[in-house]
Amino acid sequence: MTVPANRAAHDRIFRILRSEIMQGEIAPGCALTIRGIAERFGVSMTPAREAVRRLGAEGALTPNKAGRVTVPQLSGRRIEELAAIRALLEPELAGRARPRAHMALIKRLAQINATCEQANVQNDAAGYVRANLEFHHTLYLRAQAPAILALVETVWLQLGPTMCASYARLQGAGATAHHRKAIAALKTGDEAVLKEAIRADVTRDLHGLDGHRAGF
Amino acid sequence: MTVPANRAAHDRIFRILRSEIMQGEIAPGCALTIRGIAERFGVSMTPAREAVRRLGAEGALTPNKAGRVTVPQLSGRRIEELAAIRALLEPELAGRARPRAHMALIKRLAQINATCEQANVQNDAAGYVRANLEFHHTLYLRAQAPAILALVETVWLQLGPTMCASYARLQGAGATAHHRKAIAALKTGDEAVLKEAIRADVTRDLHGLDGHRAGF
DNA sequence: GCCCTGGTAATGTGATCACGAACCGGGCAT
DNA sequence: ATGCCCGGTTCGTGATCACATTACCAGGGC
Repeated sequence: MTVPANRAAHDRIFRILRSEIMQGEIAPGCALTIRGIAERFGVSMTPAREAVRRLGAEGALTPNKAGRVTVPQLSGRRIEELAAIRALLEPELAGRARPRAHMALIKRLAQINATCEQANVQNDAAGYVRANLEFHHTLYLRAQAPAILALVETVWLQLGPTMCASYARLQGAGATAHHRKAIAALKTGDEAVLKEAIRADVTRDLHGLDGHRAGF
Repeated sequence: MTVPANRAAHDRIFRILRSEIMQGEIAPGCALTIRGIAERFGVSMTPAREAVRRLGAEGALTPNKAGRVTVPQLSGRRIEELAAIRALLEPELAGRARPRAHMALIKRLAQINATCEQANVQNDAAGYVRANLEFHHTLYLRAQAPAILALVETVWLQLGPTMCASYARLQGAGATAHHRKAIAALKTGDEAVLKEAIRADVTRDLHGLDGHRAGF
């Protein structure tokens, strides 16, 4: 019973919840209960608690007043910070991926960007966020920099719910133009242009978010 | 019994272990057992397990083959990555702290740097690492950027054991010169010089580490 | 009508137990 | 002598139970 399918139950629950949070499937401010998670996955409280604990350590969940945990409602200041982190780390990842990027990867990125545009046309917020993350993730995997990528992913995890919830205000604003610019820079091998395209893409994503919740 | 001192037992254990790991008091490669931790702190397995889980989520502990956890032995490549992260994020924090740095803070930093030099003279590895971290932490606290600071601290957490273990090879190499340069830049308010001093300090710390363990 | 107070339900915390897997040792067969 | 098997020990995993704390709501007093 300890290892039913492939890995431990707490790890399975952690991965599922993490993916759901990163893709914005759980609204900000939504409170999660350990007993509720345990019941949903058909397990006891123990593995559910450990999954919640790990998510809390990554900043995906914030402790409430009474030990409860919720998907955090990010303040404008915090969003700006997270955007600054993305603007610093992601161009670095792109720069490291560039020398290793072959044609197959570039074609794959173009495909993902097409999915991205399609979701954008269909006003599919979750689909857009998912495809956008896949685009960046696919590129950064080539950087062979797991430590940096892990850090960036924790930032995505914190931004995911808010980005998805605020999708409306950034939709249609040339969402995929920066992606195309990055793909073009990959083809020509121009690292400076690539880094700038990624930086612009990242800050554009966040400009729509930053400020509109400045009060809290 | 639920709240012995001030907070939950698992949180207390987490904080103590995290501090010990960050300051290099636990050697890399050292394996920790949940039962051992529970026995050491006089609690049951449950809170010990949660503390280990949180530390694992922050990268302070890595899972072994059989689910056991150890303080990670960083590869040369990973050290280079973590150094790159520090070189990107810490100048940003210093730049944000500069406009808010008053004379009291600068004096405090000078005091901490004196402690740093003293530990360096006495070949006190743990003391040097601790004072060095306190120097950076004190400066970055003024940046009012908790999200970035939290990320940088997880990097310190991962680097702590290796930095402390490899202290010998970087001792005496003008360890505190960059600190003095940063303090001078704070006095004159020159942001570019401050950022460069921090960047040089961070990369200097890691140059001694990078490469000597490149094999693993 | 409003606020305070008491009780009940819900939830987190932690201990204990049972189970399974991995590691380590000695003993036996070849 | 060496390789293999088999037993015990150690440890992580997960379930269950007991307890403290907190939130929520209803009822009564001012």
